[in-house]
Amino acid sequence: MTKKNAAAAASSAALRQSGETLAEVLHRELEQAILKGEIKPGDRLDEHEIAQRFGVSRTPVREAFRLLGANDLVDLRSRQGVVVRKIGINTLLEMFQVMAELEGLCARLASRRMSSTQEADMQRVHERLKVVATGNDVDEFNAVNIEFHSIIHDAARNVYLAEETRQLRNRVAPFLRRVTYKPHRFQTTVTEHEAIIAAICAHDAEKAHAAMRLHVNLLGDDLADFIAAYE
Amino acid sequence: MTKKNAAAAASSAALRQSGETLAEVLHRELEQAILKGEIKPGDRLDEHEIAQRFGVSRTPVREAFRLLGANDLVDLRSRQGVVVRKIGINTLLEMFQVMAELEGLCARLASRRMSSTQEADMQRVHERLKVVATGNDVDEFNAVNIEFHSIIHDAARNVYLAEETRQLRNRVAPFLRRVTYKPHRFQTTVTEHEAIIAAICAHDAEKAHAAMRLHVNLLGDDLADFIAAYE
DNA sequence: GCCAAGAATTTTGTATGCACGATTGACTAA
DNA sequence: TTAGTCAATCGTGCATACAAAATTCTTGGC
Repeated sequence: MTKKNAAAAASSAALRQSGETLAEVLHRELEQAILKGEIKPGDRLDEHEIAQRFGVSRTPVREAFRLLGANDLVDLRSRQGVVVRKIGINTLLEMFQVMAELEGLCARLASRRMSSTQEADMQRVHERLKVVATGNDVDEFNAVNIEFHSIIHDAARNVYLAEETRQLRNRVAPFLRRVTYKPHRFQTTVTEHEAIIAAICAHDAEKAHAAMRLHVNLLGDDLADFIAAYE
Repeated sequence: MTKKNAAAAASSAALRQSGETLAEVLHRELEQAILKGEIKPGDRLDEHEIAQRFGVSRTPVREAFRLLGANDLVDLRSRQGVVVRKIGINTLLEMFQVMAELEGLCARLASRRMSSTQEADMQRVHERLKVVATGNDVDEFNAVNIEFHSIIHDAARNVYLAEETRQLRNRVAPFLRRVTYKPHRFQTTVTEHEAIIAAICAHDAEKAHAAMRLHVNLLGDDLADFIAAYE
């Protein structure tokens, strides 16, 4: 318990927002680390090491692990530690099938419920996406892409659906990241988005549903091809 | 620490299966209690009391709480205890909308992938459902009904989808239970199931999808009516 | 009698220590 | 040399103790 720990404690305290427990802070931080790929699927999380790194005891670390586990980000193997979940290609495809359906439902609802303000936002974000699609910055492209989809999630005006869809996107995100998008993917996405936008703005529910499902399924196919090539 | 605790400790130890942690046991037991309605939405869970009841310390109880929270069965209010989640009618309707989509996807996939063995099972379970539908036993009806849907979930051959759908069903289950089904609901369900079975056996994916969506949505409507009448 | 402030109590959050199970490595025997 | 077993070590699971926050109760003033 010397200088090193004091510094670590300070860092974890700094991350803590008012009224938050340490377990919640750790949950957030670890989740981000996993989503950003700093901790990779298959990695083992050591209670002791993480506790030391953040300058806290093992108790809040354990509780954070349980939270991560319930979100299916890690596997809790009793008495054998926790490992960041490694999703097989089959499960990944299954997840895409579900995500296509959920995103499709979002699009269908959005086509009926989107406000004119949201419609304008959507157009604006799309313009930005077109710009970044000409570049090579994967992170930036992802960020704007997520922004685009978030607008549709919100426009569906179904909080539960939006949250579930968002969570599913998070779960596949670490794997999408590892697929360093080929440049053509950027352009394809833009084109697919345009079909979705057209259908939503025309308030054509079925067409919006179909366009979104296609979009997600195509992405899933690309990912599958990529992974299949490597394993 | 007297006779009472010794008895409680014995009971919790008895519930434990090999290789399971206490937190997991508590998670299971509490989940069941919530799903069965023994603990009602809005109820507050006291760490100390539950620890004493099961004859364990607060540590595994807290971990079980986190697990429940991640499944959205309880609300974890930092420093203010956990309460069994009280779902508003709006959220409930939102959940039904999502469930209709997921169950619909199950039906669609099942219509293409169901084995002849599963088809026979489905028919057999349906016959049993017809029998219990003539009675008044809500619990038995629910059990057979879940069995029916489980066959379709499995037949979809998408493990992730099956698990998500099952989980969603669990989350709405406590509220469905409180709707002491009117007898006519039994019969309506049987009729709706027959439409689903027909579509699946005919391998008509779109019809199966539509029939299942309708089935779930009608149930949601009934539930909404019931709740609206009470609140 | 009511409201407010503060003290006491209750309850959650965190740390630490001990115990048990799992994993690993060494040593023995075939 | 290899397979198997036992011991040592490492890490997780659980309990207890302590700290901090929230709630409740009490008391004093108006």
